[in-house]
Amino acid sequence: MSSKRLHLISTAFNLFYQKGVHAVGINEILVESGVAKKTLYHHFSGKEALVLAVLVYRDECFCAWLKERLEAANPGMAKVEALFDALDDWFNNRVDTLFAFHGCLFINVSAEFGDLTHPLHQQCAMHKQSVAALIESLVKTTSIDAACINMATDALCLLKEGAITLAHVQGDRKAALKAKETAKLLIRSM
Amino acid sequence: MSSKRLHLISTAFNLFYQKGVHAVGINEILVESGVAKKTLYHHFSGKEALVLAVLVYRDECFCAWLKERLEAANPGMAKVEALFDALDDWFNNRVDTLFAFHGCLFINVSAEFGDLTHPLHQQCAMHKQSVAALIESLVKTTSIDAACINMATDALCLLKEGAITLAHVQGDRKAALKAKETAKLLIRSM
DNA sequence: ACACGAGTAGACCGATTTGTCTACCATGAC
DNA sequence: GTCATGGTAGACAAATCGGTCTACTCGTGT
Repeated sequence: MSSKRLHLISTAFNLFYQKGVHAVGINEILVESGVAKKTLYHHFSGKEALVLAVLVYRDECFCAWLKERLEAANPGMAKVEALFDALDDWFNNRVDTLFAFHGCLFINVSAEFGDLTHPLHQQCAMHKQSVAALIESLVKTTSIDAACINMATDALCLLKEGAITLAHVQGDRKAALKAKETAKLLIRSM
Repeated sequence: MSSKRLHLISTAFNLFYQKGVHAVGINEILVESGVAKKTLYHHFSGKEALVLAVLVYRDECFCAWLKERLEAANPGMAKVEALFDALDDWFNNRVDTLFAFHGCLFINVSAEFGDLTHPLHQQCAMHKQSVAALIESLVKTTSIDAACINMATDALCLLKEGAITLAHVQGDRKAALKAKETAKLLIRSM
């Protein structure tokens, strides 16, 4: 991949993540990145294609980071704790590779492109599906009964999304820790 | 309140809720509502003031609806079930007064105005606080130990926000029912 | 030697943005 | 009768939007 292309994606991500997609103009991205307009339109067919590339980029970064954090923990309840400890680090800006927390990019973009059939919204749904798959494989390392795996996965996903929303909308920096305690209580009772 | 003012707020709400704030121009609101531009700027100092009024309007509608649904249920676990049954009705467009589901307006607006200090974002945080207060009073009607009231409230809020996010981003129409089962399991173990 | 792809700088286009302004009308209070 | 208020219709302004285009430079592969 061209270095200019990557630089555009990285710059666009930072701006979109902070201010939202509609609030950031093409020209702002160009000035910030120091790239010529023609170059942008050489790599991307338009703004929407750039946003899509940003979503793919962020999905890769985020999933790689989360997967590493989950794999580093011992199987079982420790992995459940690792999930929410990772979120806690994210919310409190202790993860350099994820940049300063401004909520979940995919939730934010879904808010701006509310139609479920929109390509950008669908990309966001795909990301959430990928994360759910990571969580499901986490659940399978616990002693939870096979019949409850789907339910436990759903529950952890609900708590995860809830924590992200609480952290972003309310500014609750302890949201991940609250979710962790709830998750522990829940998993023990399954 | 002037009828024109209310009509503007109502029209603006529908457009903002469907398409997002930045994606809807003042002119579109004027055409849709059939109100003159001068009248809009007579009632509101600018677009931001209109958005703020829309948030207040939606907060009143939503909280009044939820409060009614919760009060109609018997104390205890029935109220917990009522909370998520209400959400289920909302997600599946069975509540006319809330209009077709497009996620939570306050989460969506927070996504577009990511800065926590922004007046619009703060209004969103206030709404979430109001809903949390309703949920806390719900929790107090259960047999949960007084020392756990805060924890139970947090847990239900997490599940509620998670369900809204799952329903909107993933298009999961059963999100509220999943959250209900999780909540029941959780409350029983407290 | 030369062609070509990637890149720069920036003028330019039409459309759209928020917001202001003039001119006019209807109604009710005093 | 008169005057303020709330309203309509719409021209207008200044800025910005996404996107196209020309003219030019630089480095690499053949």
